[in-house]
Amino acid sequence: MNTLLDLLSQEAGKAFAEAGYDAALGRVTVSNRPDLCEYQCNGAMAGAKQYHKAPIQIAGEVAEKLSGSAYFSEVAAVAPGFLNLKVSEGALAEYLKEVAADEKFGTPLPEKPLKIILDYGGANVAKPLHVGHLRSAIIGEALKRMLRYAGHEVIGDVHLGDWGLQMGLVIAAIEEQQPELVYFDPGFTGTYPEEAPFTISDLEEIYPKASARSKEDADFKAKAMEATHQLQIGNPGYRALWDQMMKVSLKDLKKNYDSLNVTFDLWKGESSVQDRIPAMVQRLKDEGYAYLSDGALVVDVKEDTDTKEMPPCMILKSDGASLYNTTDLATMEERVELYHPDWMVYMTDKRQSLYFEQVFRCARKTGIVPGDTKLTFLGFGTMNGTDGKPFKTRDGGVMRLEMLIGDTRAEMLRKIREGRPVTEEEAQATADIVALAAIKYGDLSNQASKDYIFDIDRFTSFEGDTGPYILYTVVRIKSILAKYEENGGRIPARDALVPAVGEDEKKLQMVLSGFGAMMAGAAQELAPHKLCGYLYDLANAFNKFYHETPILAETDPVRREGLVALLVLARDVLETAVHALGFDAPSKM
RNA sequence: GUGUCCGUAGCUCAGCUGGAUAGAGCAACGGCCUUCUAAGCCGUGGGUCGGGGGUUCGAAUCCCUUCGGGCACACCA
Repeated sequence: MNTLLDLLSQEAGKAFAEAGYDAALGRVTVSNRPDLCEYQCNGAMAGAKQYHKAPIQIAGEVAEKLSGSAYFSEVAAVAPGFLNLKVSEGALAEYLKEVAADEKFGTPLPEKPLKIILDYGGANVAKPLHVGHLRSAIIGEALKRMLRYAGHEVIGDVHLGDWGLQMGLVIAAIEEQQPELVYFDPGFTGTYPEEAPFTISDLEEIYPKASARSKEDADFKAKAMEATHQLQIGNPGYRALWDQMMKVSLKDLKKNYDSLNVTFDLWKGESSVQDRIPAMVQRLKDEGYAYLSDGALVVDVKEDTDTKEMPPCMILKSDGASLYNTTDLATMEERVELYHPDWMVYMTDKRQSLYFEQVFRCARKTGIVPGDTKLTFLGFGTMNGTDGKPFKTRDGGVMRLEMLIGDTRAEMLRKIREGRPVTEEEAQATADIVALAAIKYGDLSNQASKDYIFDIDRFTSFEGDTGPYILYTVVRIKSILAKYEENGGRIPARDALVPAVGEDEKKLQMVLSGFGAMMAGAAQELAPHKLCGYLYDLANAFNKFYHETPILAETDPVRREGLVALLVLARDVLETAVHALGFDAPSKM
């Protein structure tokens, strides 16, 4: 459906046209001077030059045409040429009834939904998730949900790091420790065992040790590289062992992502496209895109307009092995073939920005990705500690994600126990929900591309622009509604909404009426922080309204029902936004 | 060196497709609970938007320049 700003703009545009000016000048925006007006239109100033008239004169003429409008209760032309507008309570309530009845609360849907592939997560097999994976998971999940809500079709792919030297290192280490395993018997012809010879904890211990050792021990590194090669050419024992690593790792990864409310449609990875690499490389050679440079196979991706150095995109290393670029290009090829996406979005650390520019250019140049498929790299900043430096454990190591969540949950639990009296069971359950909201909101309320400071005390606070504050607001609404029903009240129909009487009530209605436009914009711009900003505004508007307006004590039954209907809408919009960000609201806290 | 991002209140951040007096939160100080969750609400103080120039009727926002910081610059991912 149309946004309120669209309707108001149309109305103002009509007035501009009637006065003899371009209707496009009638664009109405939310006022930046709420003390003066609710909405404003700056079209008179924009059109002054074009029509060789003083802006205030244009504004005056338009204001006169607009004075009879049912949409506005006040229209004023103000120097130097602002049109200051107030929406009429009746029109606002009518619009809000439509919002309340709309499945998407007024979100304008695209004429044609886009098919979007969202590449986020980026977990590695045989390695634990650490805080570096947190942002990708949180922001990616929020974007997936927001884009879906905004009417698009989104396929989320975790795109695992499940191939290459990291796997060879683990295989080589296991072979050394347990050479007796059947996986290493070249003459073995039976069925490989169902049970894995290691647990996830074993794997997580093996990898870092093997990785460190390969840097000092050349023999071991050679073994690992050979194992990598054997794996790639299909050594059956290695493949069977790799299958076991995948099985054990995926189970653990899913558990971890589940605890974050993060899910993926595809669990593909670098290994998924190995089969198509030879043909892709051959084509790039045949068609003259790829050439040898210092022994490596590369595609030149410089452009005439470049003012910077642009290294070529490497397709194969000088030893002939594939690398990250190769699997990424092959993955793009596969995605285009299987899904014909309109848009592919990559979410990784922003340090990979140059890398993705090279790959995107290469994909375009070589026709792997058609020209009308949009490619976006969304790089996120580093998560820093309160000292402003990259987040570390107390002893300086990389912090595991589980640890971070555990710490946050413990802090949340402490605060909940300190607060209202609750049973231990309730406290535990609430802490789970609120801690996740604290972490996610703390991350998402910052612009994704910027570095941000993870401050557990601030994020878990119930005061200020935090997840807990947002959830508390939802809980307050739920609490009144519960009491209303306990007292025999029935939740009214959506169109029971009534025109606002007080200022705070009108303000709440205005904020609610802006949900759809905000949601569509935040999704399109891939900007969860805008959704957070809205959520905070809405929570503030509600809390102020709540403080000023008795609801259950309202004696006029029509108005009381109207207020309850407003509460229901506020709750639903808040919860919709919370879900779109990837967390939930409890019913009590 | 080249490129890129950032610099807004003591701290953490919004605002950046140009609009009126630059906004929040935290911290500090002061008010409001016999009444729907005070984990709330209201108020006070706090700023040469890093500096300088330019474009414009109008610049935190656009352009140039300069200082300070982060990051990246082919055989890792």
